[in-house]
Amino acid sequence: MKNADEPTQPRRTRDPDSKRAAVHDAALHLFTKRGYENVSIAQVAKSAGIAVGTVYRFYDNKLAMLRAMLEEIEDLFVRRMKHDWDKGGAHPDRLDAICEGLFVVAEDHRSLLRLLTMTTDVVYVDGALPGDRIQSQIRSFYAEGMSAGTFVEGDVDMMAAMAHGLVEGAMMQSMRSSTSNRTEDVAQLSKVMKNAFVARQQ
Amino acid sequence: MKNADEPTQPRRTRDPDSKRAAVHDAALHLFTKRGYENVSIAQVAKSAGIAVGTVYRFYDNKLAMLRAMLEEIEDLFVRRMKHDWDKGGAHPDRLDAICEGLFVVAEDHRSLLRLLTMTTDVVYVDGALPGDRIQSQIRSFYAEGMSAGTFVEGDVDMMAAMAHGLVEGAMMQSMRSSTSNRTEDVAQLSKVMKNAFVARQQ
Amino acid sequence: MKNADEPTQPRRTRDPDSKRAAVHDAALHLFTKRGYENVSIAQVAKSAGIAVGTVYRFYDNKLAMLRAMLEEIEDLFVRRMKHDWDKGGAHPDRLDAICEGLFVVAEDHRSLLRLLTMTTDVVYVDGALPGDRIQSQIRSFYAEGMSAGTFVEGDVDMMAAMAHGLVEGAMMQSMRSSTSNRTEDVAQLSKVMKNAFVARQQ
Amino acid sequence: MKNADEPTQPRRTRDPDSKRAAVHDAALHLFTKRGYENVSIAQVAKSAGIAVGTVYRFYDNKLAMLRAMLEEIEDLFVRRMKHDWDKGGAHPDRLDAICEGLFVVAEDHRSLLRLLTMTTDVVYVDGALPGDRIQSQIRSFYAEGMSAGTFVEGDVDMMAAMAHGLVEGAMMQSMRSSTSNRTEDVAQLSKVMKNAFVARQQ
DNA sequence: AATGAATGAGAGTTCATTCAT
DNA sequence: GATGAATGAACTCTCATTCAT
Repeated sequence: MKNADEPTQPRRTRDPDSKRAAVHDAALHLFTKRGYENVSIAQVAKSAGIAVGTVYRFYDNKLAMLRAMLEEIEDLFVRRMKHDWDKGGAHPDRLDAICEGLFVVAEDHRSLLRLLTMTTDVVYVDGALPGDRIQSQIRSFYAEGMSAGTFVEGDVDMMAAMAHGLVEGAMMQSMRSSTSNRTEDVAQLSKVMKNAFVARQQ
Repeated sequence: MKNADEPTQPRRTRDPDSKRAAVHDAALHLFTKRGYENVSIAQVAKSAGIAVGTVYRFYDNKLAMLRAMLEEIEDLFVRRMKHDWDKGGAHPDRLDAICEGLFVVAEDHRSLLRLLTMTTDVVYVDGALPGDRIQSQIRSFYAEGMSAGTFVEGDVDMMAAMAHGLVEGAMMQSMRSSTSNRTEDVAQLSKVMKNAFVARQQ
Repeated sequence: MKNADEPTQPRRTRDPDSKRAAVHDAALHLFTKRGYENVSIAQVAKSAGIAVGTVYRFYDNKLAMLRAMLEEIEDLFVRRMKHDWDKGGAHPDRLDAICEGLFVVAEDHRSLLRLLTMTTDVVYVDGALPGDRIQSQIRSFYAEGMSAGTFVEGDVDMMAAMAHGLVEGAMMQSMRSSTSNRTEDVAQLSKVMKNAFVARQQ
Repeated sequence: MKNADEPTQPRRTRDPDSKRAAVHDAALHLFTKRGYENVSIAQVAKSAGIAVGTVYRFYDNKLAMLRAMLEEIEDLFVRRMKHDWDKGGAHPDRLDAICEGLFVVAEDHRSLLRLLTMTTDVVYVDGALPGDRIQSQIRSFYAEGMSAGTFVEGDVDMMAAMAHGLVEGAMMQSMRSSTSNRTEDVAQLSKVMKNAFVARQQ
């Protein structure tokens, strides 16, 4: 039985950064598991082991928490893609590198990725969608490849959108499948990507 | 004397089906425009021209309304795909037909499609995602094509997931672009789809 | 001991107008007793014997409740003053009538009057103060009397402000004093008012 | 080598009185500008350049800050009135002096005065009103004047209340009017006051 | 069958106050 | 003495759902 007269709680005992991280992790976990709208700040706070008010030291409001996470994962993807692309080499090989890189990020940040694919409704505003920055980055890669003659000709926006969808589909499948193996999944995605978007030599 | 042909005023007892449709349309319109969570039953009822309580004659609760709509659009897509596939012909040609068919449905039911891609968060439960039935249908087509040697070899689930993502990406892009033209978009999607998934003859 | 399984509460059993009145009275009582800021909607609802949500059927928000009450008492005063003034007669006699009339209203609406003198802080916006409409009405009477030569010359705004303050002081004193007698208080106010504002004949 | 004359930077330990004053001034400014309820201790602390906790060295709680200010302005008024009254002279002349004195204080402490007339709601408890000490002082002057036969006969409490209201009305009007001129306002107030409360010689 | 007033749990957010540092 | 991170009760307001009419 719990003694209600316990001296409430220790104050200022933990590393502040660990609290920020605790809020982040708790929120991410809950959002991913139950959906953003079905999670209350009180639940996040409790799960993070802090008081409700403390959550607001780290995020201005609930939506800001979500946006911060979406930006985080978008950043991770965009940076990784850039990094892999900028290593140079033939464009088709860069595609391989990017597919591999994206899967690595996805595997390391499963929850964030799921959040990215789940919260369209909540965040939607002025036609902007989560994932747009990723798609935009893909577009610029594609444009470069197309003007170099290595990628299939077509409307860049549409090509980028399809490539984005293709990758997202593969990732979600990989994450959902219990038997999947990253190396194989990456290989398969790479193969399909190249079939779809790399121009045939004649 | 009672005139059986009362004028335009809504009757004491209207055709129940027309009410159901009114609720459906009002909800779809509002959900799409403002997001599921930002629409109240009161607003739906008002927009449908009926009382709040009456909404509950047609749907057990708010979430059921959303699920019904998602099922509806999934049905539309699945049925159309089946219909197009079952017309027979070479598998690659069937791909063409399906791409065309899906875009037709998408164009006729923009709001429903939008709902399908936006409400993952709300509906998500136990790993099931809106769109799964569509993906499942794609899987069965793909399996057939693969065993016939017309589709690229690979893990069926992954292939179906990628195809699904590819199509969804194309559709979203098409819907978002103000300058897009369906015929062109379909052509481009078809081409990419065949490059990606149709086995090369040698 | 209370049975928690009681069928919550009867619904729709009371006259709706009685609910509106109950909210009004409960809020007025509590605001007057404890101060607007120190009263919660929950307390108002409880005191009115209804649910919190029901309060919002009658008032858009908490501040609207207060404003409605202030308008109510301002209206009562303004109307009464006009009525008394418009009965005609010599201006000094009208002053008598108005003093009498105002006291009648004040006595019948003690709580509202107190609210009027208490909530300056809350309502203050753009320099507008509760009581301004009353003062404005006084101003127009004064202007009339001054141009007729019956009231003391001076800056009308200042004269009206002083008259207003004088009356308000008298009313508050009358309300606070347990031994006060309306007839006497009115007589005294009238006398002072006439000394202060009625021009001496020579 | 330690330089005892550190520059303008706030010292680890500042003069406590300057801190107290900083809190006082910050709070007064903010209360007057935004209303007591709309100002947080954190804002006061920040504006005063000290920590939240330090505020509590000077005031037990938020309400105590307000009460201290109300007492301050009451003191100012009461002391000034006493001072002017005690200069002696004919009672009517003392009235002139007091009117002048009160306006001087009001002009020098506009914010405090505003606070005095605006925060009734917050402070109100047990029938005690801010301003009561001022009114009480007026009462004692009036009693003296009345027993000397120089002031109009009547119930002292009522007379004092009316005088108080009259002055407050004049002050508020003077403060609100952009075109007002103190000398004129004082003159007008004095005239009306004497008409109202100074007994006519015969 | 239809209504919509009523409910009240629960949401996000604020902030006076405390106290370990 | 001073700090400001942390607390959590309390606030206003919303809205899915119910049910007497």
